[in-house]
Amino acid sequence: MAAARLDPDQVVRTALTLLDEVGLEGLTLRRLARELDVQAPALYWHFKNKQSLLDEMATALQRELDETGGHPEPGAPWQDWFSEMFRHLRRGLLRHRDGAKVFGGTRLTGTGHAARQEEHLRLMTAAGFTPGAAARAFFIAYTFTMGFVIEEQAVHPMPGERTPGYDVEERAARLAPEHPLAAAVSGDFFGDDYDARFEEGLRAVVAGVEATLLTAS
Amino acid sequence: MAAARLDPDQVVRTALTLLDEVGLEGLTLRRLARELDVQAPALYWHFKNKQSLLDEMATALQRELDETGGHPEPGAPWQDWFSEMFRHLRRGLLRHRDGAKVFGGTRLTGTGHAARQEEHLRLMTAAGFTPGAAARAFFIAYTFTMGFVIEEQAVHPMPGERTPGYDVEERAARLAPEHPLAAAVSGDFFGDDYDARFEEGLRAVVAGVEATLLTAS
DNA sequence: GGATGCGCTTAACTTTGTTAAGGAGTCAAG
DNA sequence: CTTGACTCCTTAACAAAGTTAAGCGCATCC
Repeated sequence: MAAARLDPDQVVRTALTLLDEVGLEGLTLRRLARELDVQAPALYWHFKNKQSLLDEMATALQRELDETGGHPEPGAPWQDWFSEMFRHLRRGLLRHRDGAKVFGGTRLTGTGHAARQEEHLRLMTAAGFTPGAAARAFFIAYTFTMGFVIEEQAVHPMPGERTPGYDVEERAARLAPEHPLAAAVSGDFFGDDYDARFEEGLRAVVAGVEATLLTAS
Repeated sequence: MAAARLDPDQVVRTALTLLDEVGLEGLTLRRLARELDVQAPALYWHFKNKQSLLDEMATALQRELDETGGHPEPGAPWQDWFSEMFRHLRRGLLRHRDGAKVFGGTRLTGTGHAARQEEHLRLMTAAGFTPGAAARAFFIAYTFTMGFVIEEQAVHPMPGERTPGYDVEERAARLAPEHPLAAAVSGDFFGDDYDARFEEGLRAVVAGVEATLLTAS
């Protein structure tokens, strides 16, 4: 069996591609090794263990996000690029199956993130936030986005696919007699239009941050 | 070997207790069986597989939440009990190690939830929300809470314990020279006071929901 | 009192992450 | 040109996980 020299970067890229095919629970070291034309233990030469490979995958995803994220226009209102940051985050997570779980379960290694963060903090303070309030605002929008996408990917592993087992209309019909309101809003809870719901949620979070964190000391 | 007759409810309760000791990845069927004085395959008589056991655990957690959650006072402003709902959710998730992951990874089975939901929807519409807007408001606060607690439990597996590997001050010191703002807010991102941060986030979400969903059609 | 079937046991299989030991190639020193 | 060391992979193997197969004991009912 040919042994193509392994490049750690190539391994991580292949792992992310494989992730899209088989999902996080299908992403086994032997399967990944096969994809790379290599035996499984070879991976241990480059990675301490599977977790560190996952960490590298998350870091790669993060770098990808940093590189593709546009810079805020100097004159634009903070709400615009603040929102855009998290739209961008969501898009990035959605690019890979189980992206939110992979990204959320790992602690990032690099400090490449810091430069961009510094820029955002500066702009937020220019907009009237204290640095601490700005950071907490990011954290709030971050946790909202992560929670949202985790939920989203539980229902839609990949854009277009839909996890079986939850029929919105069937549920609504079952609830209707006794709980008419709950039945009526089934679609709002479990419906398919995640884009619109994310936009709406993001708008609420931004408005809330503005109302509670901008004026506070 | 004594074979104490298994009661599915007792199994689920034991599983939740064991979860607190060993965490989600330490929760193995053999370990659980040992706790119950039984061999592992015996569990398959009562549960289709491990996933269905986890589903039952999540359902039990949900039932526990429903039962302990107080009813809103009729006269109180909606913001009060809306907030309290998600405080209650967070407390419930925090009661068990990896509670958010267990709860988030499963689709709930019962419909016991519906009665309470119906009541909340009714009160929200009385406060001026459309049923759909109310449902989406719940969803927004729900995803925020789940994202928040997942992040929280990644750092604090159980109240009091702290996952090693992230030293806030060390990180701040490393960032300080080149990125003073990012260094200054390290504590706001990775600090320990999750209670206060959750309260702040929740306040923002509630304010945002009020601003964007209450007046909208 | 023998058959029925529930609820468990023991045994075993498959797949996982991971470690141990060794072998092919490269490259520099003597 | 040989020798050794170092790198990067191989094969072999182990332990622990979920899960399935087969069978034993014991209550219950005709």
